[in-house]
Amino acid sequence: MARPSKKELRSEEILDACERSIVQFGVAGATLQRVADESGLARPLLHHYVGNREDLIAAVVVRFTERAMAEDAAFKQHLPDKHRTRAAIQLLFDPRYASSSHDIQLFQALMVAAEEQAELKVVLAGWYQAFVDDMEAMLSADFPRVTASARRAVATGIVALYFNADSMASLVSPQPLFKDSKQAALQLLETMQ
Amino acid sequence: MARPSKKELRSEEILDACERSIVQFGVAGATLQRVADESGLARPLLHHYVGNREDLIAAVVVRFTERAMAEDAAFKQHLPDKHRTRAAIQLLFDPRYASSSHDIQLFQALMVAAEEQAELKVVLAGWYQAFVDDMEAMLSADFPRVTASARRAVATGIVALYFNADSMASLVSPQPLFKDSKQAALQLLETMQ
DNA sequence: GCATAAATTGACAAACTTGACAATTAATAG
DNA sequence: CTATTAATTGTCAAGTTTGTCAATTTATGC
Repeated sequence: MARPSKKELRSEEILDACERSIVQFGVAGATLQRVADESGLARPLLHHYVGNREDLIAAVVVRFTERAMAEDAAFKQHLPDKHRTRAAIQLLFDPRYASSSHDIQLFQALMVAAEEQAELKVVLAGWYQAFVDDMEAMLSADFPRVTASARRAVATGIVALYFNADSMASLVSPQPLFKDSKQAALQLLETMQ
Repeated sequence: MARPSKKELRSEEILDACERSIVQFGVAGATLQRVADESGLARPLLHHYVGNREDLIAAVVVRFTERAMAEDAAFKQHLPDKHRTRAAIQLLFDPRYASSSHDIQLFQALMVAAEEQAELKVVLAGWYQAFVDDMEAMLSADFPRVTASARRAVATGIVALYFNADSMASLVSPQPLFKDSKQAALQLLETMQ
């Protein structure tokens, strides 16, 4: 028939470049020119494949949430049946497994932009809440007799430590930061006994 | 002699407006026009009083760090001699005392911008480190016999919880968030015994 | 090879942003 | 009142960003 479509491939490349631009310059600083340069494509192609700037940002947000959910599901799959929270902490604060650092940085940048975008706030709040809920569910399974209040507190704490470690890792030396954060998370976990 | 200068007053107004713009739109989104509108002044006045855009952002950063240090000193003054960490937690996670929420949001926005500004990274890292060091000093005073490693972990945890609570407060309902964060901080503190 | 459909490029206009400066207005001292 | 100094306003040019579209190139099936 005709030339095969690269829409899927190109769209992914563009969204990748857009994410990197957002992480580096913030949402407002991620201009179409920068995204084009970052992706190695001509600027009109962004329009051709994804749409205008608003569409582009929206697409990044959609893909981010979908990816986050998928990674979250995969993460939970890898956990054992017993002592799941402890295993989760081992993974979350392993610098080698810090592949999610990009996601956290993207999240932070989107947080800033959410200040003027109510819908975005809802989306990001949902992701954060899901994170805390998952952690709380693990704690429920591991410590069924502990009060809901203590569970929520510990879940909130572990998530806060994880977010903080990943976002500060670009500011201070990551090794001690991850080590201290991990120890704090484990100490917090101890209080569930 | 002549007409009295409003340089001090106007400069403060402009920096206030610039901070609000940064919190709302990010550093890249804080255009001179927005800052001018936000401050109620004509755009050329920004130039007249503070300088060009680069000067403006730099001035915001300088004032932020100075204010943060001053508030930090004042904060420490208000603490008792004994059980300082516990008292600090009571203050940090008191929603009424959440006046610093603006500072945390500003910090987050600057963090994003720091990704492409090495000097800014140093400044922000300094502030964060000072925060953790202060917390660690309190813990040292309150629990002189605990290992340095445990102290650092707890200090890191409390600061992470504080940052997280203040930055997520605009996403999810702040009351439970602050309550859970506070409880987590206190549980973490318990592990120092 | 040829028709077809998609990718890619080049170019343009409108809107926005920044930097700069001259002209005007306003407040104070003497 | 007047000289002086600063605040304030209006305006303009240069550069950037976005949206749009026509023209061209490229890859595939037949």
